[in-house]
Amino acid sequence: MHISTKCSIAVHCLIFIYEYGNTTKVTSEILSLSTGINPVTIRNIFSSLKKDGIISIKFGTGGATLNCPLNEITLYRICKTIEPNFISKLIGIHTSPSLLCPIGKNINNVLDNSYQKIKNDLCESLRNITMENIITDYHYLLQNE
Amino acid sequence: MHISTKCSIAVHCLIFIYEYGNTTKVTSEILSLSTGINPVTIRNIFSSLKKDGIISIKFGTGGATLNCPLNEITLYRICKTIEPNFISKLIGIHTSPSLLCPIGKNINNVLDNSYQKIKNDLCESLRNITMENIITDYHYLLQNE
DNA sequence: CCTCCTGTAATTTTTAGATTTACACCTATT
DNA sequence: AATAGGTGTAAATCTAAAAATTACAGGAGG
Repeated sequence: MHISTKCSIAVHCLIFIYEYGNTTKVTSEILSLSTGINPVTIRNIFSSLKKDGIISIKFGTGGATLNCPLNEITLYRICKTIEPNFISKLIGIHTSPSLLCPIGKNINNVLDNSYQKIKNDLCESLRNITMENIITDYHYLLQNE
Repeated sequence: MHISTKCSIAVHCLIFIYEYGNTTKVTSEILSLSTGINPVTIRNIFSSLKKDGIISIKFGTGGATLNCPLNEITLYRICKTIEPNFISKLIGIHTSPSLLCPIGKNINNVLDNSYQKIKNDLCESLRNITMENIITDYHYLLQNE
């Protein structure tokens, strides 16, 4: 129940594709070396990103390319694509309160009201950050190294 | 890495104390029945809430009472009290990127910038909801049952 | 002094993530 | 048409975090 490391891995890979995609064949093997993550995990993430049209992958021969302008790739979109119901996993609710207790019977609905607000706020927050922002940050860091 | 069920358990217990604390001795055993959660877990949560001054517990003989006005108990405070660094666990980052790769070397800093914004937004969001709001919601639900 | 409760440590169970293994299938190259 | 280097996915295993359980020392009040 959290925003998983898969999201950070995806961002890492997208930066890599943006930076090196023109000059290099970006395979799951290369990204595995760069991220320190198993190539199968990379491929699974890519499978989702591909379905959403964020990247395309040359079948057979291999290699990923960006398929979409950077400013259309928000963190929300990435998270949602990788883990469609990530938002419902964000905040846990205890699952078996007593239905004999007035509070137990209503706790789910009570919390739902507040938690929904929090979830909406978070989504908004995630929508405000795009790969364009992130790559700008990256270039800034590179210059000041 | 998430906002754990401990938070929802704490809220449940606080409602219980508010509603029944005057007329009943609220023990971890009773709350265990109402929440469906192990009494030891309840006691652990209470241990934190007590340190933060949200509740007090009669030693020896038992029973929890509220120690603080409802509108001063925000969800942020509850989460923070129960799990002091919950916020840093909210968003995962892959831990062993290659330092030989310019992206791998910088990914942590790059993400930090964006993730920090998201975390701040979330805290703000959690601060906006108080036990007062939640109890109002609860009473509203009770009426319309 | 006995009963009901808290506080907390230690262990075990459960669950979710992540990794690994395995293999079918695709395509460019020679 | 054979092969080398990719992808796509399923299944099994490993790992780590969360939760439950067990256990027990100690306080307060009848």
